[in-house]
Amino acid sequence: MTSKQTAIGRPRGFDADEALERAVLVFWARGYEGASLDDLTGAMGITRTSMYRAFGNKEDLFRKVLERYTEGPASYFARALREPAARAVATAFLHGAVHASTQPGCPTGCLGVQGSLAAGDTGAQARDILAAWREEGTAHLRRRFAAAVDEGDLPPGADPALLARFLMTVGNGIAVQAAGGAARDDLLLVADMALRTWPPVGSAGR
Amino acid sequence: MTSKQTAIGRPRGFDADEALERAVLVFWARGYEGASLDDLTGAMGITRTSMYRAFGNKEDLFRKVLERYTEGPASYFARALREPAARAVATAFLHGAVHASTQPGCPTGCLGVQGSLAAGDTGAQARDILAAWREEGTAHLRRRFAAAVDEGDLPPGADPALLARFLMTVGNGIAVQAAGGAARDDLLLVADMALRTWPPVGSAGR
DNA sequence: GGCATTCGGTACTGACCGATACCGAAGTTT
DNA sequence: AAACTTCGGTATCGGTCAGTACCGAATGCC
Repeated sequence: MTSKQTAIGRPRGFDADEALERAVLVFWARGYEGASLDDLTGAMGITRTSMYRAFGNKEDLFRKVLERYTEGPASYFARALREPAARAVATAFLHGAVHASTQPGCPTGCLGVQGSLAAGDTGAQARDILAAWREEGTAHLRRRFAAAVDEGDLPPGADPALLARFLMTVGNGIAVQAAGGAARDDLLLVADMALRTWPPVGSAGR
Repeated sequence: MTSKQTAIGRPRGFDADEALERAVLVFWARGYEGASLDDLTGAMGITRTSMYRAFGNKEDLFRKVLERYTEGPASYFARALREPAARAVATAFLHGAVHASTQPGCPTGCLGVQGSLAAGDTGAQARDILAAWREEGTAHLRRRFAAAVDEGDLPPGADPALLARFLMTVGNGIAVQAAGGAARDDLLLVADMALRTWPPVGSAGR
């Protein structure tokens, strides 16, 4: 319906993937509500008509932008999960968050945080999508740390849910700090300070 | 010009302080750009005309709302700074952030974070105001910890700037988590885990 | 070549945005 | 009571929002 059909009719005159990458930067910098269709289509180099035909509507575009962001600027997250040891997972996650949130040439902060945190009616759905995105990330970390407990990589009393939420909280805070202009080096020190809670003590004695 | 003049003419028919408190909740829940004047005046119980006469314009209202928020829901911050020991300051700050971000009857999260994190042209000024507000908070913490080093309350090698930024980062992360629906008890555990970096080791050996 | 289909572009829709001009009414001062 | 000031309310301002109808042009299939 939208694209990948048998090639009938005039072919699209722009690269949809490249246009999507441009849209990522606009939503990232201005947020869902703050990014107008003129902002988006202007950066994408296409007209409103082409955008609607290729991506649906603004909300659909935002979903696809989030997917692209996950596979691109936020790909450090999936890589962190594949680290062999729990502490390496934590380190790669926080260092990756600092790196991605302070990348030159990209907006500061994290699309998954500042895309839509508090919003009116028009941004409510984007807000919920991002909250679910962050919660999904937390769940990935939790499962990774639960596996680490099973493997003996973490002490038996360690709480995977707490460890996951702690790391995601620090990661979110790093994104807010970066959005406010914090320097990469300062945030790396913050990340290292958070990692001083590692290895976690067992919660059995609580 | 706006209010506190010699009482000439018809007196104002509403309580400006109460109206301001209602406006706090609207900006808090919907963000600067997401809060329309109809949303605001509807919750404040006044007309557009009365709002403009009493508060200036939307941006002026937002500044006054932020002041009110600082003295009200965020007053835990000033109280934390007055704790006698550095560790008590850190604990009161993070626990207060959790409490304020998950207060029943109030929007979740922190106005100073979700009020305007990424925005378009109309919300850019509010975004900068909030970034400065957070940075001011960090500076307060830094000065407090610098004094603690002088008093011998913190080790001589402790880095007040790093400690302040670390705590503000965790506090901001707590606000994002709360905005996403995280439970108060879970966030209290996160705060306590962050406090396990206390007392800070000196950075002299680095 | 003829037909079907999709292309990119222009112009427009109704709705909403923040802000203001104007109004009669209500209150204070003299 | 007269003069003056500010009140709350209505109606409206130009501008922008997301979304769409319609256009001629360009391309692939038969």
